[in-house]
Amino acid sequence: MDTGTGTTDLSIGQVAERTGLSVHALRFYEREGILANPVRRDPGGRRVYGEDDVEWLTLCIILRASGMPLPAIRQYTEMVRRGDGNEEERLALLRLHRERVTDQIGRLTRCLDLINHKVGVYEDIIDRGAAGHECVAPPAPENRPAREERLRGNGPNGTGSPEQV
Amino acid sequence: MDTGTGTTDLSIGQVAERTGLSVHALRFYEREGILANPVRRDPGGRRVYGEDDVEWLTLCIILRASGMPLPAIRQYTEMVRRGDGNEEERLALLRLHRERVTDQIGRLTRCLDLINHKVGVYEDIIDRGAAGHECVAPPAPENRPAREERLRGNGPNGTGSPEQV
DNA sequence: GTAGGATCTAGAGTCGACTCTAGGTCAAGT
DNA sequence: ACTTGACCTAGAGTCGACTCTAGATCCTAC
Repeated sequence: MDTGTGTTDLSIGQVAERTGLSVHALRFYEREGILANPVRRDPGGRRVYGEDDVEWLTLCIILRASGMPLPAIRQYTEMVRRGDGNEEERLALLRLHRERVTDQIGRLTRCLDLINHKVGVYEDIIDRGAAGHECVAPPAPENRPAREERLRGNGPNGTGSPEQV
Repeated sequence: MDTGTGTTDLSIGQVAERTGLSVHALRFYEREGILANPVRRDPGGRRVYGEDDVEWLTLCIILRASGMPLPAIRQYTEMVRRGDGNEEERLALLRLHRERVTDQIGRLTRCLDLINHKVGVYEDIIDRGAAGHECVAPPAPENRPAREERLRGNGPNGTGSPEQV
């Protein structure tokens, strides 16, 4: 398990297990240039990963999970691969992403407010005895406890980002 | 603009403008059963929407923006279409979605912490004079100011939700 | 009556991020 | 010798949510 590099070697399956990515995804990421250093191979041609790779992948997973697209991750990877001297660039990329994530959290939070509000309305309807209110066939604006409560944020367009969510 | 229904009529283009959805998307949503009441048509066969529809669509946009898939929105729409009596069902669906949104906000927030941390590291590197640190070719764990700072949450697997983000 | 613009339908195409398949290799165990 | 299971490559397929195209229709204004 140790090649003498002083670091533990891992097979693709082991990395998959550790990262939660599938082996397919690992190979795919490699093709996409999402690995900071070229994967080593054993004499049989099989991929050999180090703990370094796992840590790098873990970072990538976090970036992906926060909505960074693969091309951007590739860019970042390339900067890192180029080595010292482009820290400002990397920082710029991270800051931009941070802003996106912050925005997204904001959007989601505004959505959550509305959902909470609606949940509250239904709870009321239900425990004040089953029947009587709410839109039937035509969606009469879904019961109205305070009109200006309905569209905070997300105005015309919903910030344009369905499924960026 | 007024058909005597007491409510303002709108063309598909106008609804598109008001909601930020494209006309294509509006027709698509209709096919997908995402409208609480069947769209009216004018004598020429063109769609006629009311303010009601715009409000319903606005709700749908919010649900979409918070990650609810179209099939779920369709389900909800169908419940509403069926009319009073299924409030518990609707409530259950909304509560489930609320939980998802909350989880997602939590995940994103954890990612944000990490990104912030990394931004901080790069800021340090940069303003303590350009050169010297950080991973060069192999990603030596990306500078290490406190190891346990690196993976809070998102453990093995990153919560399994790339691009659910 | 005719040009322009918005609308209609049905259906094909796109995009991102994987996932899966086919067909083959390799190492370990029996 | 042989089975098993993890691995390999190249490339095709999938999924969700739209977007776009083609070809026709319908009003308005000139």
